[in-house]
Amino acid sequence: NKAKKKKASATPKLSQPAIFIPVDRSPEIQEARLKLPVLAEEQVIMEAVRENPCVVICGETGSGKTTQVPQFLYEAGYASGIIGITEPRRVAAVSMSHRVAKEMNLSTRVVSYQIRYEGNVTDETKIKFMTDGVLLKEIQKDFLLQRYSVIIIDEAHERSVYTDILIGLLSRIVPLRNKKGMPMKLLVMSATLRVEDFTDNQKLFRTPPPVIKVDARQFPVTIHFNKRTPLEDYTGEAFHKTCKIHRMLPPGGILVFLTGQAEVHSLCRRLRKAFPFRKDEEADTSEAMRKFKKAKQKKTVSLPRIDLDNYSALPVDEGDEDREAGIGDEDDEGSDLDIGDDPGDAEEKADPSIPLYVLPLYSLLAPEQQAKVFRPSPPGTRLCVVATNVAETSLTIPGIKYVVDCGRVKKRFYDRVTGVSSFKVTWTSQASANQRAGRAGRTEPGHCYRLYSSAVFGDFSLFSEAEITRRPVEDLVLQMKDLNIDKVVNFPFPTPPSAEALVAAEQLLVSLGALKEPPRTGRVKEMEQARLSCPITPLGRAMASFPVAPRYAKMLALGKQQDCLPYVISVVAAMTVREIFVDLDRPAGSEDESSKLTQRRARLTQMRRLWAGQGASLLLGDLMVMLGAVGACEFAGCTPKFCEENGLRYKAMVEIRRLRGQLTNAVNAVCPEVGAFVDPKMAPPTEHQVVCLRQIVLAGLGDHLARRVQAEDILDPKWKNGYKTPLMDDPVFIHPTSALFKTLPEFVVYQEIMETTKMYMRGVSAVEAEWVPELLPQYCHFGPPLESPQPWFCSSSGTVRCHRSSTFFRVGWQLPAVEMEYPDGLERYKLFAKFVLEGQVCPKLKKHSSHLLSNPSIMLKTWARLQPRTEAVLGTLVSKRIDCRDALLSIWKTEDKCEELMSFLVSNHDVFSCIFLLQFCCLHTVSGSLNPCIKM
DNA sequence: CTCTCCCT
Repeated sequence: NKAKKKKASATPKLSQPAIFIPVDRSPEIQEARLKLPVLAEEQVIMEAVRENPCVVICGETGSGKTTQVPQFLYEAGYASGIIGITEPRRVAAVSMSHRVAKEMNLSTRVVSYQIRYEGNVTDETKIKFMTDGVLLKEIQKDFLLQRYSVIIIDEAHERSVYTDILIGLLSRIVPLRNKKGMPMKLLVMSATLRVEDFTDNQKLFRTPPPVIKVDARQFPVTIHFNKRTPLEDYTGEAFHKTCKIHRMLPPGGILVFLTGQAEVHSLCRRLRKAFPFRKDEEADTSEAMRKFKKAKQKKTVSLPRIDLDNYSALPVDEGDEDREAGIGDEDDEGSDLDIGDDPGDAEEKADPSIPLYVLPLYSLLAPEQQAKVFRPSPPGTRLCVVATNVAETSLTIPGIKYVVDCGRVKKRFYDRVTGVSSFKVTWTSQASANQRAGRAGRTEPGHCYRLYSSAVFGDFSLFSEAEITRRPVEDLVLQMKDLNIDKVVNFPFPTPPSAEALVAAEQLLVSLGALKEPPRTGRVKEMEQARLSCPITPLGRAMASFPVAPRYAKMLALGKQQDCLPYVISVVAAMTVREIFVDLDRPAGSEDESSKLTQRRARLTQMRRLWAGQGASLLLGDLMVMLGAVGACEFAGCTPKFCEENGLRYKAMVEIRRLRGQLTNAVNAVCPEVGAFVDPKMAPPTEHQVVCLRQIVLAGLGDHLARRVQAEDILDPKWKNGYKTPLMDDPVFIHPTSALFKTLPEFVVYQEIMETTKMYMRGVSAVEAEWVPELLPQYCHFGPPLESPQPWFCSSSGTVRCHRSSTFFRVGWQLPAVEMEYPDGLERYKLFAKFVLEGQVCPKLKKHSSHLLSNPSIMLKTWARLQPRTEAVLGTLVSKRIDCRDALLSIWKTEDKCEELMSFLVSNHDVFSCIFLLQFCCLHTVSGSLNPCIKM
């Protein structure tokens, strides 16, 4: 066949014998793939791969690179090991593996996939699609990736954090493998030509890898810019533009890009009102079809028939096309066709003669709702999808001919200092806008209407920033430390995160006990270096093996206490999965919908209250609500029906279920003796367990502690019901939907702070003040030991203990005095000496204490006022570092004769001395063992 | 007393 002939005619390099692994493709597949632009570049690509360890391939969607390049490599004999391809999304990994298996006529045992919770990889697997996070985890187990012969990083232009880190790691792994005689190839595939971050980065690749450009098979998309750019009401503008397209232009789906759920729903409502197609939007399709058929019998629907594509080949001067098509905003006055510009007129009036099938699309939308956009729209209607960014990369909608682009995105912002998150709508990038436009040319030539001027477009940044520069990096730093990359600053990031972000990450990990604390003394420069190169601790290794954020990993590490593990796992899983409750706070489209929504809202509020419980369990707050929801949902079998009835997002609950399984395995792997398992009929935690859970949560969220501002301290009314946090000057609040909104506990920990109309804490849980110095000593300052209660000897630990007052770092909140070991220093030796003489350390000595020459409390006198014999006792203890029972015992054990101690005891003719002497005699002559003497 | 893009 053609493909094989083509290969046979090529002349391979003499030095490398050509190896062709035959592939038996069906004629249809063969024909289809020959149309893909990437096939024309097969020789160029394979030659570059032969001669370079790393190669960059640029080709936009439609080039076929994702499906074909792995096949080229397989056929050229590169599957001695596995050919691994990473994707940033699960769906892509799964669907690509199925497609390539089908194209190659091979079983999924050979062309397989692996994503977070599932996979079909076998011993025979030769081509493996996986999500980027999966490969990163594999590097933890085998740094050289010895089972792979090739790694392909796909969609590298998206610059997901895992992709960036993988490229950094592979830039070192590939040369290492080649040095060890186990050659490996790296291919980086990008949809845009912005690859300088990879190619012109000396830290990454010392010799820049070759870049191969591949054309994309796309239909032409004509871009129409607005003359004016509405700064406020871009949804209104989107509405008008969509109406015009629908009224005036030939058939073809419309895809509108907006920024958020609320906007999407509001535009859907307006469009449905303007072009009603059926009354009940919620009705299922079969019913809709029946209604539609009825309607169809009454009147025939006609759409305008102007062929716009006739113009698309011409060089387009802005607005020219629009003028002819009659839909532009850029035309001179009056040249618009018969559509008025007033929002209030015809557009807003219902026009059922040209029905529009309007569908919302966003990530959190239930999958069955999402699926509607892939089905053909009812006959006689035009499809109009109002979407967020999901439609830009994740989901491709068939049959789109018109794209309306508002030019904005909603992005998450993190305040680097305070950690506060917020969502802001900003201009998108040129690359993004072009990607959106491209969605109109998948099946035929299309048009993209940009609701902003070409000048504004020119001011867009060329590309969006790499994600790694826009978010906290503690999870990434922990993963890297686990790979023994201690100096994370020196890592060859394609784009490095800010130094501040790295320092913050390292500090948090030290506070959690995942990294060793850097030395506090030494030269300033060295100390600064040390702060950015703390090595990982054993706890850190365990935490790194848990696939959740470090704060949550700490909770899992503590979870085995008091039989809390199943609860900790459930809470951590629920906190990790976003939005477990459905969003019911959207305005309703009809009265019917409105009453339904009100009903569901009421039900959800009622269930949240039920799940939060009362008394002890209520104090776990929002985390108790999550735990209750997970428990109840699992008890009911995690059915879509139960979720629907109780306001839970089914997809989220399924994710939690899988995550619970994964976390349970991870905990068992680190600590097999706990024998954790997932119990579908998990009983609610006892009151005692709830207290324990709250303490575990506090230990993980220590840097997220907030304290209520007491009524008497409020000077400014803005602080009413407000909480103070260590890092912020302004108050933060408990969200009205929180279980603790009415309780307002004095101390709370929170999952995160989100700034909306106010600074709101999410995922709030109450903690007791006395736990803070106990569980978070790393965040506390301690005062001198209190005189009352007096320091005492703790016979179970064998140490001197005391109470100390404490304050929380930075803010200096007074916390309750806490019991703890007496601080290191001379005072501790004095106290220990006193307790020895009193017979508290070794009770057998007690009967002699009344015969001592001085009262044991004399040991507490200042150094200068001690008598020589007491000074000698103290001096010996200090020189031998004996300030607790264990130290005393080990000295007795190790220093055979204890000459020093003995000599002063004898010379002092003290009764006390005799006792010691007796002890020694007893030790060495009678029993020969230490234990009988000191047993309590 | 409310209102959140996307991904591991």
